[in-house]
Amino acid sequence: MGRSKTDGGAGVRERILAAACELFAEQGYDATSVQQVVDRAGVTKGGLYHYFGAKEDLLVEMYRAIFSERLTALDAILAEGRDPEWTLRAIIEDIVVGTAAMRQESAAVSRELATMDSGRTQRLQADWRRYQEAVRGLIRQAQQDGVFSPVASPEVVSWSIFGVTNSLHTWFRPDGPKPAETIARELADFVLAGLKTPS
Amino acid sequence: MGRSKTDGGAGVRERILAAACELFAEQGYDATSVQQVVDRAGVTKGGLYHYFGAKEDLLVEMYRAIFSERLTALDAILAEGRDPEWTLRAIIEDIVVGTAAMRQESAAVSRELATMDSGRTQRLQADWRRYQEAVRGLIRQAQQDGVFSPVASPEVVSWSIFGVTNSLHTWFRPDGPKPAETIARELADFVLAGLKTPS
DNA sequence: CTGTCAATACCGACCAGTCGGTATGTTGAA
DNA sequence: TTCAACATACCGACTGGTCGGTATTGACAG
Repeated sequence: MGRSKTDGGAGVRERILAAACELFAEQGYDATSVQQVVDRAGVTKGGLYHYFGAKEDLLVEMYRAIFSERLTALDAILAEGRDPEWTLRAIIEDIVVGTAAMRQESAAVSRELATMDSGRTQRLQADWRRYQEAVRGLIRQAQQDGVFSPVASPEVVSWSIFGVTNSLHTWFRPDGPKPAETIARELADFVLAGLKTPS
Repeated sequence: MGRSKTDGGAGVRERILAAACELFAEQGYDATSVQQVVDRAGVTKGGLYHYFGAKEDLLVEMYRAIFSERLTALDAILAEGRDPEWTLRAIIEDIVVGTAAMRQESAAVSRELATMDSGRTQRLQADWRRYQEAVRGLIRQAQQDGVFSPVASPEVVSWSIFGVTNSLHTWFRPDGPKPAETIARELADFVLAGLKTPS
């Protein structure tokens, strides 16, 4: 359904999204024209506006793709009910590996995050705040319990973590010497070393 | 010189730059039209193009304003010739406080950093790489000397630091409860705690 | 102090081209 | 015939940038 006999095997909608993702990541959202998107996707503007109501919907779709995955992963990790050290490590490794796996989407979205608040994205932004608040709450509680050192506030620690992932697309290369899993482990080691209580 | 008797006391060129800075930070570079800039600055397009050769020059100017300050500060810190712990702390505190003091410029520029590589900015980007390489080299040397723990690679540590400052504009509020100096000290404490060798 | 003359600073109308979006047409399957 | 799935042609708004013109200033001569 929805497949013509001449397309490359992928649905038209998916091709459009993939093309938009590449172009937004390369040039930015505003600098990319709808015409460029349809050219790369091998369709026409009529086709794009058949599947998407507006150019912005392409961005919203990428936004959702990124955060829905991270949020379900977060819930799964929290549901384990393990100790703070294990939990924070799992969150960091998931967000690094998950973000690295969607470099282009995250590059496209992270740049426009500040601008996007057009009603359509408020639900998604609320989810994102919930994610950050969960991390901060975890750190805060563990510091109160004496499990983590109070060397820095939960805000600064969480900003360190999310700052890395927000700018991950600028320095991570999938064909580089270090796979995402290694970087994820290093970052988790580093953060947890900073939070370790002197014994 | 260059001042009419009706302006607010600031030079026209500075007013244009300030207006562009605000608008780029709010809406992004591409989403901001030259017309919006001149409207907010209280001049006309002819006036803007009298002082700037192209719209892009406004961005380049902000780029330079940010990095020239950071680079001279870096050189001054390195010239002290102190131990790695003191040096890294000084660098972190300078970059946090300095970036916070130029929130809007850094918001405007950081978003477009990936796209800007039009010859005009190559010199500036080379300087920026030099900055990062200085930090990484400092960490690498200290780790080899056993002063810093090898818990994470110099790359990951430096990305943690620069990731925070690159996304600082999204969460730092100058009228918030925490002044930039406090955040700077917390971040330095946190990073150095992670790098401390177990004694 | 006054008159002259460039140079600088700035204005506002105006391009040619591009933008996101739409209205209408065509095609093949059911 | 009917409907989804696209293609094509096109629109009005707006874009970055240009250009001829003018108001203001400073230097210098007398």
